[in-house]
Amino acid sequence: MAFGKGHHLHLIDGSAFIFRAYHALPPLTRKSDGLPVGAVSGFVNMLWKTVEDNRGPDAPTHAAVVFDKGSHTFRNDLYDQYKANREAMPEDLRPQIPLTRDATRAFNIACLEQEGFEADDIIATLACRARDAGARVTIVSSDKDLMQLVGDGVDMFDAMKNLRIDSDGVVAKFGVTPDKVVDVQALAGDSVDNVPGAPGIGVKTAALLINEYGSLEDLLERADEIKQPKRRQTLIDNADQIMLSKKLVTLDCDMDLDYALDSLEVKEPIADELLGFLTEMEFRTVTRRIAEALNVEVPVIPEEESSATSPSDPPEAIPFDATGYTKVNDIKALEEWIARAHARGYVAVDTETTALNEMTAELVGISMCIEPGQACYIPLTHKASAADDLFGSNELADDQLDLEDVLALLRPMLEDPSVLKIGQNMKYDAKIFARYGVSVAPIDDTMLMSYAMHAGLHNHGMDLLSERYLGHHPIEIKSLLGSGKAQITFDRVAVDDAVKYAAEDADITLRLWQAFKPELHKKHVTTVYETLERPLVGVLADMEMTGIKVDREVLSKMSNAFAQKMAQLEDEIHALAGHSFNVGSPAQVGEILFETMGLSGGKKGKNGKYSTPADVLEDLATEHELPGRVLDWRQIQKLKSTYTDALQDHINTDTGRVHTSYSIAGASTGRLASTDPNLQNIPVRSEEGRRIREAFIATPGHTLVSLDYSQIELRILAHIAGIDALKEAFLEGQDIHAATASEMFNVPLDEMTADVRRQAKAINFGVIYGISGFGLARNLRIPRDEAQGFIDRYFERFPGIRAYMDNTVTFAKEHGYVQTLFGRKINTPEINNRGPHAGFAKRAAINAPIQGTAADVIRRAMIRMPDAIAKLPAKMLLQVHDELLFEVEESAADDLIAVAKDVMEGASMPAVDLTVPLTVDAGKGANWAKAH
DNA sequence: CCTGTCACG
DNA sequence: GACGTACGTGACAGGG
Repeated sequence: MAFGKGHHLHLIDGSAFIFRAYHALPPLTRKSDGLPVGAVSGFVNMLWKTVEDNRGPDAPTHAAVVFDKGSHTFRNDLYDQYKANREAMPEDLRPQIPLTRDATRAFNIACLEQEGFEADDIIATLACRARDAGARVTIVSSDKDLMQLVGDGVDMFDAMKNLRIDSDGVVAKFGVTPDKVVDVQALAGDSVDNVPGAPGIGVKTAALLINEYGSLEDLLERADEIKQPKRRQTLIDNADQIMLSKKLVTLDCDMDLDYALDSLEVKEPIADELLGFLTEMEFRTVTRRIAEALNVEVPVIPEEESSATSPSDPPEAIPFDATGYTKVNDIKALEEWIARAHARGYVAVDTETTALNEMTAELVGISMCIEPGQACYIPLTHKASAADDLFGSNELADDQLDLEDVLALLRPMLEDPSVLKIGQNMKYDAKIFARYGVSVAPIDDTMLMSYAMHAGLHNHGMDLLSERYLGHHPIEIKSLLGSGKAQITFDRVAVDDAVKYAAEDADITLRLWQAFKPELHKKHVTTVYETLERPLVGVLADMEMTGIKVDREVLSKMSNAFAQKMAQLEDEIHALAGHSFNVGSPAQVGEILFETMGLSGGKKGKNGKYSTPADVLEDLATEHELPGRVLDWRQIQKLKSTYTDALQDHINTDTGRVHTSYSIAGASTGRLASTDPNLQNIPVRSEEGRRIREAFIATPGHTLVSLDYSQIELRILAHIAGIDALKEAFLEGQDIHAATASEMFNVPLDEMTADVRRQAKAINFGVIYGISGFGLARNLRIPRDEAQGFIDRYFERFPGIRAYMDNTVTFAKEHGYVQTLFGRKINTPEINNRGPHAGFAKRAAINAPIQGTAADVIRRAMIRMPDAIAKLPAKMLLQVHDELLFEVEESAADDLIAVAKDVMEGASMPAVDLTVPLTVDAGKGANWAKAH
């Protein structure tokens, strides 16, 4: 059938893939000869993902990858400065260019390029022809230069963001329909391609003009009608340059191409050719993945001397194979495993349970591994049948050892100081064992090892680590439990399936441990792991198991009061709007405000709906009553749903307390994160919200004590950046924000106004976050230039801050990570990105050492705390980044404060002797509101 | 399942 | 010259 209606053509912008891959990935070389292949590797991954993502009903019938060829094109003849400011191609990218062509052919996808033309022109010509033939076209690219082609069945697809761009998307980007995009580009110019355009006119203004005058030609003809004198003159003076720009940005839709669209028909890759190319490149991970997807044997790539944690190069070692996994169902076999663990001195351990919540989960089985490939699973409380039906099927499955017998045998080994227990997220297993009376120690944790080495690179879940560092895709828990409503608990899993799954987990854990252990040294994070990660596991497990008492009555009364208040507000809002609607739907609120009521300032989000965040509503509140009421409603709805309602469900029925879970490896900076429930974001800033803290109480005869570091991040900044003026202010115990204001604006401290202090405070915080004029302006609600003025002044007075920021970014660019004072590394893989993401990465890099050092300090305090308060009738309950909350017998409260304060204030010592004092404020009371 | 919104440090 | 921007988190509701 000839190409035409019903067909779907994919045109992939290959050059964009290459550059994206090159800049996004660390340099990577082929092991055998050092050939740079990082960009090829990224290119292959992106191409494979595109192929995989495009199976299914909307699959392309025809496809091609299109590349640029040669640097001289017809545009250079038109304008010799075209793309003249392009940097030369990096040396290590050049040899990879032909390899990307080879890769494309290996995938059996048409590979198109033509001397003297840009990829964009080929794409344009093919897209136009396909469209005219009645077919659909998807251009896989996010390049704005291609947006002029959109419409009439031609879409774009941004593979990075997984975002389809249609006419509406183009309107969102350029403010005009696709057919007018070239007009806007001609006016706005393009600094990247060195298209001149009209000086002083950007996309916004250009779109405004084109929409008003209809077309570029009409605009230039009627330029004398423009009201703004500067703009008018610019257009009149630069008319020729603008028309030239239009020629430069207009894609050639009518190239001579010596192939027909039919020839681009999609063909399945030929396994031999594709895998041949991949093995030649020595891409182990992707070779395996693609071989598995194509259902062919994974080719063996000869192993050179290799680093175990290089993602492109996982160890091939012993293949994963369930035949080495055994079920332990007699005492003798169990004793043998225990003896082997003793003999070896270490054992990987994993528990299988009925739930993710360690406080309610019941033990179902235990797996162990001592040697890669050899692992066992001890089923304990598996049920006889897969479902809990009417016929009393809650009976245990046959052939399982008795839980108590097994624990009695395992306990000496699990508690033996000479046997290291290795786990992935050991806090979970340790808590489970603790509930069965076994205190597991000592431990190693592969999740935390990965965190110490790879924070900022990726998450540290076992499946991901296995895939990335062992090249093995583990059995998914979903395949055993199912998902959604039909999900079963692990005790309903057939024992034979459980053996394969659980033994494999222990096997993976052991292999990860073997791979990571030597890497900790090589990456110089052993101290971090040993002093800031590993010792925290037991401390947090204890805190979590202790929990905090929460008064259900208090919460429930507040919920009722909130419900009434919400109903009342809803009535008022509906009356103001003139009809009833869902106040909880931002989309509907936006419609009411910006359409029904015709207020201005409505912005639409990426889903095409109005966005109605608090700051927008606050601005609108001056014009109308409704936005303010919506804000009130939202605040109460938040308090009710997230706190007064949800917290009640988290009160443990056995303990009457709430037991959060802290993730140690969740936040890249070293901070903890609290989940189920999050007790690190209990309201405090608003009066109404703060009352929720009254529900967090001490048991009778006890009191809650809260200790928090005062301005810890600013102090750390003052130390790291060496800002004498700030240090002095801290040493003298001054109000730091007032002192900053005084220094900046030359106002004596005793004449300081609250407003000036507030501005200085915002700047102080801004600096920690990697300040920008825009951000400060928004925060302080002042004009941007004014905010920039503040910042300039701040840098003038504290030049060390600027130096710190610059040095940190430079360090990150050079090393790919930044560090805290205690040696914690936070990887910064995006620091060399260009474009809009660059700013993000820089600010994150600036913030990470400060936030991370503060996180390290409180970790050190927490690790020392149990010993320090051992003789006091006190327990540490919660951590909220710079605050520790304790429960203590009333009579000992002041003793506790004295001891804990010392530990916290001295936490950096002896490793780091800060040149600013750390000070801790203390409070106590019957509830958290009073203690804070 | 993703997005918007908002709670905390 | 314009663009898009404060850092780090987690939970909930709406909506396709």
